Amino acid sequence: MAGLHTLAETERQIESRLVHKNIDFGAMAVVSNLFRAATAVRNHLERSVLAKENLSWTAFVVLWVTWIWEPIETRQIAVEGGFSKATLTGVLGTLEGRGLLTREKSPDDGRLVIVKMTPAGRKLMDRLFPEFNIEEKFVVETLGESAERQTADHLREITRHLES
Amino acid sequence: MAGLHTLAETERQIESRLVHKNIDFGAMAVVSNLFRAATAVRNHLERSVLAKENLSWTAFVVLWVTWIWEPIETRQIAVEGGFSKATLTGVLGTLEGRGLLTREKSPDDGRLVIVKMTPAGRKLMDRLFPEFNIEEKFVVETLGESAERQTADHLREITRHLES
DNA sequence: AAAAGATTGTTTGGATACGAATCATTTTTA
DNA sequence: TAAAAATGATTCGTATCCAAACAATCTTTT
Repeated sequence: MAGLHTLAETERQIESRLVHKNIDFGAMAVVSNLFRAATAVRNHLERSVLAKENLSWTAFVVLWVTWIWEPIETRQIAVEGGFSKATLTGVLGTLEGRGLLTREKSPDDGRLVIVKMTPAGRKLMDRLFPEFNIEEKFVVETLGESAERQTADHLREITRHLES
Repeated sequence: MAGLHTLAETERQIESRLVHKNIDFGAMAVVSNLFRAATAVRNHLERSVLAKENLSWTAFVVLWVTWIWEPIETRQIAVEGGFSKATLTGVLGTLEGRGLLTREKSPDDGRLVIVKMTPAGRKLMDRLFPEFNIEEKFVVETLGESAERQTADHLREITRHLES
């Protein structure tokens, strides 16, 4: 955290750069703190849980979505996970190669691919997800209960607004 | 947004996968909504402002930090922007090649590199940052004023907690 | 039923990002 | 002051990700 300027300092600098312009610093603060927080949380979860299992962030999300919803079509994994089909193809290949899940063609529609966990994959997630959730708890532990709920609600509202 | 399961549906599924385990769904909701929102906001800003200028997200952050704080040492740009020195070296090369900023050795310490905007870079940011801020305003427009402030505060607190 | 169009997963090519190793410079140690 | 340690930027190898083009399959049109 050392070396980072405070919001107040940044605002003062911006004002000196942008004379007579009308900047919404509240909106700016939400966006910049959103990215700082996302980076910090992702780093924390990668280091505390994922690194030792040799899983990338995306690989974990794929495993998680599959674990929850299997059997599941790949196109749906991409939507739930928020990444492209191209990315998914690569990650699924890796995870299939490690014996954590399987791919099979849909009998109903030859274009679709159905993904299922293997017993090894299920075993991994039975162990890993509780660990992951413990760290999620750590992430929000200094927020109160109502702040926690508000934060989730407001973030959900931002996503809803942008995707509608 | 089509095809996404609601949080309630996801919780129901998770409970059926994880019997007798003790999952904190509130913490889970904060983390998952944090990433959904960050992705949605980044996509929106890239498409509405950055794409037409042929700027990547990271390139814009580098320009922004430099614009605010110039002259600035590269190591500080990396800290403020939240990416590695290696990434920064590449992006700085690109932006220098496009004539938007300059690099020069520090006269005081030969290891340091000082970055400054060129007039072209300054002109670009004079135009671009107000556009960017208009879209930041759009991102949070459905939040009320107090929700906006709370969200920024809570996100800042999460980052502070993880980086302390 | 044949042709045209739409949908889906994969391949390809390129951009981006990072960690580790390296090189140059400065600071500390002895 | 000479050697060792520390610091900072760059290079290199590797992993990740995406858009666009493509092939396979299904749906709609005529």
